[in-house]
Amino acid sequence: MLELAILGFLYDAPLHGYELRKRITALTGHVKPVAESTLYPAIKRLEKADLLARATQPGSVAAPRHVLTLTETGRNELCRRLAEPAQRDITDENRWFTVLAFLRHLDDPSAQAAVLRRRLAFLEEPASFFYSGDRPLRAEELDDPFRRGILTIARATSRAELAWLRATIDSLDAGSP
Amino acid sequence: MLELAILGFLYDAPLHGYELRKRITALTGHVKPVAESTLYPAIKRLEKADLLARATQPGSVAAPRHVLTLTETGRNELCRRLAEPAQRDITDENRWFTVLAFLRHLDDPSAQAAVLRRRLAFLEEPASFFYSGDRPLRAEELDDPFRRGILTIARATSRAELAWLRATIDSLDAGSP
DNA sequence: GGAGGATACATCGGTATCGATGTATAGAGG
DNA sequence: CCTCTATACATCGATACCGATGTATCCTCC
Repeated sequence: MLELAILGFLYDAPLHGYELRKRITALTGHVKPVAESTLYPAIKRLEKADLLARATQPGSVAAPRHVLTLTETGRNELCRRLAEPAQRDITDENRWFTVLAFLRHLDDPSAQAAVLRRRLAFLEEPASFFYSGDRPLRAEELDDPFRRGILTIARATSRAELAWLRATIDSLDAGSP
Repeated sequence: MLELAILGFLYDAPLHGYELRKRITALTGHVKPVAESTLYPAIKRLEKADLLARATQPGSVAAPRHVLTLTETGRNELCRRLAEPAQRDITDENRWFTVLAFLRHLDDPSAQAAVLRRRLAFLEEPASFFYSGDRPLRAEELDDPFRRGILTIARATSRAELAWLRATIDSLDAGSP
């Protein structure tokens, strides 16, 4: 996830680690903060895998900046991860939002639509947080007000997202018939 | 998170690991699956910390079941974690839903309301995923349809949750004036 | 001129989690 | 009879992440 965000931000422009951190914090930080000690090792991993290159730029301010640039391999890898996200990236909202944030970098509208369809399929299958046997329970069937809250909120999210997904898939299909 | 779920389920009734796993999978598994190799070490951790006790029940089916029971310490610890969740548990929806799923185990309505108020405060502060300088951007200001989607969905969730939070806090306050 | 904060990177220990794999038994189905 | 699946637990190595801490510079404000 973090790696996807790094690759995604660097796709637009070369950045140094600190700036990257600020952007990632703005994107997902209010929900799930990222520690510096997570970011820098992640950058190293990606560098080691040759997905990004580091150019030391000394003197400008304080400690010497390491300006990070996406390599050709890195750009391909980003597209691959966007086009073929793991199932986790589809189901977990945190991860899914990160995919969405960079999905525009896939240049093929039908590939974008395919990713949205996977999320659509996930949201369309009947699922709940609570079951009676195998049957998903509805909010109204629960005594516990807090568990009812979970279902109420999840349902609202699901409705809004389904509407958005269907509309966006339609317009992507219309754009490239 | 996982630990909270384990403690929460055991609060109701003693269970063995496998049953625990099925319940956790039902609760959060469609969004974020839990591997067995994560669950069993977690159980061991909790046992080592004396939060739960294990009673081997041989012969019933297949491998001998280890029936897990919450200790007095474990029950207190669950309540402590529910009453004083980490900030992460408030901001991250996955974690927050787990807190909500077991919040009924706090017997004090005003303590329950206090937890809901923390979430309320988090949702009320202006935040976005995208900024222009320091100003949070609205969905309408974005070109990227996918990023617009993120904001659209987040806004719908936020609205539904705010309404539910306010109503529930009111009714908790009314119940214990 | 000195304190404090922002910038910018880094390391280290600890731990949570995952994926793969293993071991056993019971029951269903062919 | 044999295979497959479900039940039930366990280990192991790899890795991702966190929290604490460290280093160094520059700028601002008092």
